[in-house]
Amino acid sequence: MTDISRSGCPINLSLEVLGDKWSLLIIRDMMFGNRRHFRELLTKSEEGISSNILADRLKTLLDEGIITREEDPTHKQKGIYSLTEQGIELLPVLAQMAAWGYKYLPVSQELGIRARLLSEGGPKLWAEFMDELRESHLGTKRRKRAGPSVGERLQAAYESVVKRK
Amino acid sequence: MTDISRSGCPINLSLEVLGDKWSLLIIRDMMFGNRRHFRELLTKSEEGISSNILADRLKTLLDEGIITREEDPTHKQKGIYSLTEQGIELLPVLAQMAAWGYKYLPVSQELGIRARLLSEGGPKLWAEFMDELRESHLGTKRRKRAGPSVGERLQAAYESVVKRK
DNA sequence: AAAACCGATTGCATTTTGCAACTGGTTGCA
DNA sequence: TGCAACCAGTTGCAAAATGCAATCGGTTTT
Repeated sequence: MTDISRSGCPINLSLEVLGDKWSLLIIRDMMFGNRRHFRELLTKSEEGISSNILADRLKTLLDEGIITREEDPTHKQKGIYSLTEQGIELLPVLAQMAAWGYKYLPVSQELGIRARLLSEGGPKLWAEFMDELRESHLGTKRRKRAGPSVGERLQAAYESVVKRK
Repeated sequence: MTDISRSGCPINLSLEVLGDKWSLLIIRDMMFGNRRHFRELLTKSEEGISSNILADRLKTLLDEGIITREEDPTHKQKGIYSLTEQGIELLPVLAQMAAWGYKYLPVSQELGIRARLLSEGGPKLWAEFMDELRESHLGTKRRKRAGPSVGERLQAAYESVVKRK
């Protein structure tokens, strides 16, 4: 890891950490796909990351404080990766990027539905989803809300599109 | 350029276009630094991009419809690069990324001030700035507003921090 | 006891990046 | 008119990052 940075610009510094083709996809899978183990991230992603790259990126994300790793008590070898608050707060970045991609790039129907809902929901929905992530990744208690969670709604929407095809 | 994409996910597709260490910095300089010529982008950026990388990225951004290039009527060799609507709408992505970097990374005081103002201003300020960009890059007419533009305010804030040091 | 699964690591080929020098042309100035 | 400075890139080459497939030592399942 290089310690020297090219400049103190916030965008540049962010790109030095996240500016590659995989890091944000890993975050995405942790957020929206609920992937928490190495194997899940490796095999259940659309894009097919290779194991050495995944290992390398997870290490960087750990070093940067964007994720944490703990042992799975039920399985000595499994590590559980979690988002930190810093990682959870990447949601707005991903949401904006998804909205832009949805608008301008050849997004598939089933993978676009989440972007659309997230975009339509706006910052208010993002905040609610981030609260849910705090619960599942940080163990934060939060008062129960009525009805399905944002995560569940996104998942349900995705599945209904898949089913319709 | 590879035409095949790894998946139809909007985030993935966006990253296939913008997921490197330089593309978004070029967009940033065009948006906030008002750089419109090759030389300006090459020499006036904080980070020091090299000319072959810059040429390559400009080509990609052209191909993707994020920027356009036209001849400068006053100077036969100079090309003028402009953001398209698609490029202008990357502002929210940059703004969120800047806000995240500002909060969590060792941002320098003078380069952080823009991120802070942009973050505090929120989507409303972004929309105003995007309107200004439409005027300067697309030639769109817009009704004159009172007082300094968003671009001018950001610039003034930056200069006042530099001066104070 | 064997097979399957776990999180990685290794070796190696390909691709991308980064640096420095350079190109062919244009413009500004003496 | 001639020459220096400037323009947008291009070229050659070394170094680093990426991608693939095979593998590793250990754990869990059957």
